[in-house]
Amino acid sequence: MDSKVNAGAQPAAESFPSAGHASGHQRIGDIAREFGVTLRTLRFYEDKGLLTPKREGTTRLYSHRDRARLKLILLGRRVGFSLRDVKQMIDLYDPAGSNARQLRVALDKSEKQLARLHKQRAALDEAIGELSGLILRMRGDLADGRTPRLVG
Amino acid sequence: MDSKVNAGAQPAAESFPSAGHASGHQRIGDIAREFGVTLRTLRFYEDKGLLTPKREGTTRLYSHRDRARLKLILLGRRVGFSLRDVKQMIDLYDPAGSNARQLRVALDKSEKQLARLHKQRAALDEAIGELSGLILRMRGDLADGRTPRLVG
DNA sequence: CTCTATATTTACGTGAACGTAAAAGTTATC
DNA sequence: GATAACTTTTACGTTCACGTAAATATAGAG
Repeated sequence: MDSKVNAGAQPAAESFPSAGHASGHQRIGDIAREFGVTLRTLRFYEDKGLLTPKREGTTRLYSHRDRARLKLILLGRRVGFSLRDVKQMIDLYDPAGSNARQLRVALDKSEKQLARLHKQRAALDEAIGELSGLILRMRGDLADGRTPRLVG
Repeated sequence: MDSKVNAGAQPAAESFPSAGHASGHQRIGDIAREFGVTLRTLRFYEDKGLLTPKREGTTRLYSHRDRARLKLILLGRRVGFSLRDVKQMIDLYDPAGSNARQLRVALDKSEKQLARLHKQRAALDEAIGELSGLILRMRGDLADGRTPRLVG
């Protein structure tokens, strides 16, 4: 544990811990507040290769593009994609191509995910139906003074 | 791949490993097949205090009541209850009472679970709506030759 | 100088419901 | 007695997305 004194004393320009960093870069706390996630989550996403913020010494600095990525990640999570899926899609980005392939893969994955969601809804509806029936029966039993043990 | 020699009328001499045990008790393999669960699952439920089969030596023997319990457990799982919830309800059984309390607790838990299911469905519907919109946009983009990167 | 707020890394913990060997015992048929 | 078919216990592994310390560092405010 030792001399790891960060190279760096950077141009002592900005100073507030929470301030935007002039270049539009923000620190982890700012991003966390802005998107409603924890610091742990941001570091976790980075560890999984979903985000790659720059460093100023050891401090992470998030660019506009990092934010765009995070937005996409959270969108993916909302529609039920795993982080693995999200990463696979993001990783297809080619700054020198048309990214038609990325789009087709994303579309394909999305269609499959949509199918899964529909299946889930069907299962959920079945559960709701069965549970509703059970509730009606239990209410009736209680109202009638019947108390058939759930299990004997 | 049917059963083995397990056909026809009950052979006079009981002996097969999978045979009912005269007293109506069955071994773990029989129960597993009957309910479509694995041996691991049955032992797991037992470990969690949800099932308490008797023993003949070290071999588990499941009674009619164990089967009734298992049926209830699987019903609970279908409607989304955790094993912990199922156990709480089962544990309320009082062989000397009316079990009105057990029924009321089960009803209460069921109503709360139903509310959770409705919430889940709402979230699911939102996800489906959002993902459907995304898919439409992506299809349009591809059809028009546009390929806006997911993230730049 | 100390306090406060922020940041860093490392790394074990959580929850749910089992899966998956591994090593070994019993019965009963071939 | 070998093989098959079944059983037992112990116990680590899996999946997913983080939570939760713990120990440490930096910097401006009071």
